[in-house]
Amino acid sequence: MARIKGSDGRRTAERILREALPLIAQRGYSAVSMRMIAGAVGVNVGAIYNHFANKQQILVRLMSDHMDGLQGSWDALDASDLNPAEQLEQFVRYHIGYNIVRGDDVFISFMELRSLEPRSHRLIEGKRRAYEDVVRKIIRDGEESGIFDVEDAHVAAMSVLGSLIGVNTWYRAKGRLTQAQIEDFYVAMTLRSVGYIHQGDSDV
Amino acid sequence: MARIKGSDGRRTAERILREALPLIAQRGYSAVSMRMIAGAVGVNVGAIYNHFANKQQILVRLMSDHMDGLQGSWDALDASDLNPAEQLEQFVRYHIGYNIVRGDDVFISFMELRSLEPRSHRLIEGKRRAYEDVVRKIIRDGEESGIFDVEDAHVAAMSVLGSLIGVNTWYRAKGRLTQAQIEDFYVAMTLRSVGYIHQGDSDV
DNA sequence: TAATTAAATGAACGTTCGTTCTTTTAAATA
DNA sequence: TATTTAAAAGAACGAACGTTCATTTAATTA
Repeated sequence: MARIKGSDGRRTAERILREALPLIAQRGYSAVSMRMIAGAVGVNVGAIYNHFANKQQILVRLMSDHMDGLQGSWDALDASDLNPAEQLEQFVRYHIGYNIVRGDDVFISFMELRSLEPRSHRLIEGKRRAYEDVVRKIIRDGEESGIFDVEDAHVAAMSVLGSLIGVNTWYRAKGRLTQAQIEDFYVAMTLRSVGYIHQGDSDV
Repeated sequence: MARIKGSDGRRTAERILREALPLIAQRGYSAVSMRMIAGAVGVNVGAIYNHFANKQQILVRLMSDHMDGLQGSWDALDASDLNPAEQLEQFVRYHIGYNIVRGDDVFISFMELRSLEPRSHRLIEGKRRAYEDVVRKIIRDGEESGIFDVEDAHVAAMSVLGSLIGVNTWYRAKGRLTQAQIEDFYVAMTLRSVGYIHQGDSDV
């Protein structure tokens, strides 16, 4: 047999990405073979090469699409009218929500940078740095306007991001806490960690 | 040729572990072949099997030894006489120090759990949980004695550990900051994040 | 000193890997 | 409708994989 009735190149490419995502997130890029991906899609190995030049390109697309989506939907929220504390709160909620819904993407983009060849590595690294800049900028703005008090904005940003990325290593949908609770807790901890003082509130 | 003059089983086993460590940390377990490890040690592939039953056992030893060392040298510090805030400070400094000196071990134990078969997975997972318990206990103690104020001790512990583990993704020895500075910054941020209030200090 | 054990080599095992190629059939285009 | 292009199958490629094995030599033990 050969071309299947109703087959469509664009849809098949999407299915390949969709099936490759959880496989790579769970086993790691090197441990996932093209045959595993093909099997999950329900297609022959060779067919994948009609849609991706090689295995590496699947990973690049996964990571690149994810970073674009992460940055893009943050930009779309347009937090520019909020003050830095509100911006940081919104960012924490946004990132946790993204972590929970798209945990596999987040994990891969964090973990598999090392699996990329230099060109692709620079591409994704650049997108990641741009995303980190979001947090750095919020913290710097908060410092300058005097509502945050941190020792070093860069270290603070890395610490905040680290703690957030960790969420999807322990979060389980059926766990003790709801997403809203987790968001609330992280918002509170994060704001405290950057030395935010509630105005007109001497309690904390 | 065969057995080499001066060769010693225990020393060769150690060399295998020592060389496998950075390889696996940089490329990931699945991407490192037994031939690569053998090449780094300067030995034939087959010789490895005189010291390890299979590839998986190398990873298990790396992770197990690391977790034992991490826990053991923390226990040896014996922070039990300190108050929770001092304990948490000591823990942050200890963990960052460990991260910087033994970044590869920390990274592997965090990343390659998924590469372990069920039995080994449970073994390492148990050790990791015990280590997480250190932080949970400190935070709970601080809560009970009223010097910390967190929403949820478990979430707080995960957040603290996540931020600390992140250090070795961005720390570079030749970077802008010294280890002591990084420790200081993290101590300050961490203590603030758990709602610690300096006694007799109304400033922060 | 003789016999045994330990630690290495180097070749070989069957399997799986990423990738390519030819062929077949469906869909799109002229 | 005839032709071209797209998308699949399936076989095949050489290379690399983890592992085993016979063999050789050094170190240890009897």
